[in-house]
Amino acid sequence: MPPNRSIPTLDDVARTAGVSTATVSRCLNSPDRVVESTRRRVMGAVRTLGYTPNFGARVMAARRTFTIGAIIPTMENAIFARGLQAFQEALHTRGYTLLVSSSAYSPDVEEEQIRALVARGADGLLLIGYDRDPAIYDYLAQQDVPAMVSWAFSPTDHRPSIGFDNCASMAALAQKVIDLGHRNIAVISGITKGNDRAQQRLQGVRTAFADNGLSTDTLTVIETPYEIETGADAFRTLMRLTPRPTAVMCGNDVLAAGAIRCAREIGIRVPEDVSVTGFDDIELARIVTPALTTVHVPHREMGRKAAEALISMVEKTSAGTSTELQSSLQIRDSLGPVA
Amino acid sequence: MPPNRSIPTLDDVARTAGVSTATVSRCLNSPDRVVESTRRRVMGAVRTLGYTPNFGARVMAARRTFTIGAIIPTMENAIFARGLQAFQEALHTRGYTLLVSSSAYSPDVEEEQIRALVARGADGLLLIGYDRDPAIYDYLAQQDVPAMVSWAFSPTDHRPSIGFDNCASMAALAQKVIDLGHRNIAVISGITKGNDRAQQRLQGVRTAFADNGLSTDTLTVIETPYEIETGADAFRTLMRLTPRPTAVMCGNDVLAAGAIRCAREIGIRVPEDVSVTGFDDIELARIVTPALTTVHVPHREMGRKAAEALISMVEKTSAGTSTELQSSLQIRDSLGPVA
DNA sequence: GCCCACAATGTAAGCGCTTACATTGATTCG
DNA sequence: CGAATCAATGTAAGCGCTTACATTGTGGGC
Repeated sequence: MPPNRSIPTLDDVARTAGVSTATVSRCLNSPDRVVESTRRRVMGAVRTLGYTPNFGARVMAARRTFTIGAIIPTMENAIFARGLQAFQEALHTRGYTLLVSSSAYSPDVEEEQIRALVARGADGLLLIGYDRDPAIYDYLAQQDVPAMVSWAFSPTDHRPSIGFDNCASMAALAQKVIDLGHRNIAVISGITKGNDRAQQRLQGVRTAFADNGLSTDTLTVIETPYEIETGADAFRTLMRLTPRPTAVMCGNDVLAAGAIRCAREIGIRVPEDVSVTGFDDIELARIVTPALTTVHVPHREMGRKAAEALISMVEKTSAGTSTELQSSLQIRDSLGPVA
Repeated sequence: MPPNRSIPTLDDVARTAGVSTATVSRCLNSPDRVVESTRRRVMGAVRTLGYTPNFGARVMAARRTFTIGAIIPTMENAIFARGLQAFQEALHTRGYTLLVSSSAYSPDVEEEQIRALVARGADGLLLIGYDRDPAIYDYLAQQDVPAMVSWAFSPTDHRPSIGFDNCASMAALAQKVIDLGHRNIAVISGITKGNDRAQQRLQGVRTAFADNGLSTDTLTVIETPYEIETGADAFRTLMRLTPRPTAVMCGNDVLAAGAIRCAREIGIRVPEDVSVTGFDDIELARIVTPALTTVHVPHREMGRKAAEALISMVEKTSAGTSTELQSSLQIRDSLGPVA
């Protein structure tokens, strides 16, 4: 297997610049340790040869990659895209590169992706939510790869994390719904297995019920993947119930968008006949008719702060902190008083 | 800088399994070349040690990464997410990993990302659209990294690509609009600079005009970034024109969603007062009220086929083919006859 | 003028892995 | 029964880079 002779190496640069490989390397990595004149010569050689350092080799020699990995459940929900964009921007200004993969909400796939990213030399990892096999955390610790949990914040979990309290946020929204007189409330939840955010949101509704002395026996819950179609299907099912719920709280905006679309299709008025709420406050929430009452999550801030915290962990300037962000209710037209 | 002694290497595995490093390597990479009994012993050692191959080292030795890079304009538009998901799935079944970065529609950032991905050893690259500095293509050729152009198909460009004809698709949609009697048509286009898809779509409208013996002098065009807000702003501007356009064709569904939202806000009825069309047929198109007439693009098929074509280029089983996919009109409620 | 400190650069030892080639030992066949 | 064959495994040479340490050359202080 003859290597492609046309790809220049550090050696080639050193030779054409008439210096040693060490000097070239220094030029590239700590320019101030090389005198102006040689530096210029070296940089010239780099340019004329079109040299690009070989990443693998550099990683191996330097034991650092300046790469951060992120595993998100899906790229198809704008919620992660938003935060990730901010995350990437923050990383970029600090000289790091982001690698993203998605797990399709499957714990097994996620584990595989985590290993792949670590194997690829990720200096640190951004994970979504707490809930995963402890063995994964052990693995990460053993490999000495710091990980930051985001999109969730639990006062009881000690792991470095940044996010908001999904349970409390949903409880606040549920309180609002209850205040408007709704008692027959249904929930379209995301799949809770292996998804602490979904669990917490559901729990939030229950908490609000308990706080108001309401029994959760009557609480109808449908669990379904986070998709528009499934949200619509779930809503259709709920509307066939007797008595029909007067409010449907959805685990996220995507499900809620499906619910609202379905309502339109089957001629149910929102919010006159039934109220609908979402969670996340993605753009979709303002686009649907009626506009969605939802929980606003500070994605961009979360992404940015996650980057800073993770970098400080990677660079060992901090042991890893946890930050709780505040979500806020975003009241729009899809929620109204019970008829 | 004392290396973390706890991270096991191939050597460690070889020692605990009582074989040579070559055998361990073979176990991992071509298991059938090792006898069952030793293989089991080695795999046992791998497991007990929690060994993960060092990616950098492997890359360097094997000169292959089994990694494909993709640079997309943005993660915030579902259109790319869809295709990429399919792309990733297809890659995964063939044993490749996907690395994604986004360029925020900036050619400079895109170039930087391309270099970063190549430096990281991407075996191949997925690019969106044709339009970029030729120097980049030269660089890719020099580095011997095959690239596949997607989301666009041009009969006149010889580069390996997979996509659809943006111009013809938009022309077909424009024909429909014209057939419904619209003559005063406005276009909200994406930024055309450095974006051949946006250029082609705009060109498509012009083509349809020409085909119908209409002058494009009266064609109002607003260029704006692909965002909901900017789409809404552009729509507002258009509605102040006299005479007011009877149809607004948008460069993509995101812009169209903004336009429709704006229409609702300022009390203009769609399609009674003005028709609106989109492009892409993302989920948003079915969510807005009224549902959007748009061009359906086979994202998933595109992603899947792009993966197959790119892999065959990487593995040199093919020199790179171009495939044209068919888009189709998706007629919904936002387009009506001229009043 | 000599010695020293110090800045600039060179030398060379790996980093952890793959793989061409060498070695070993069993099996087959004339 | 010995040679040839072949499967299984071992040996060791890099892959391209970083960096500890060695070397060289310069100027300043005495």
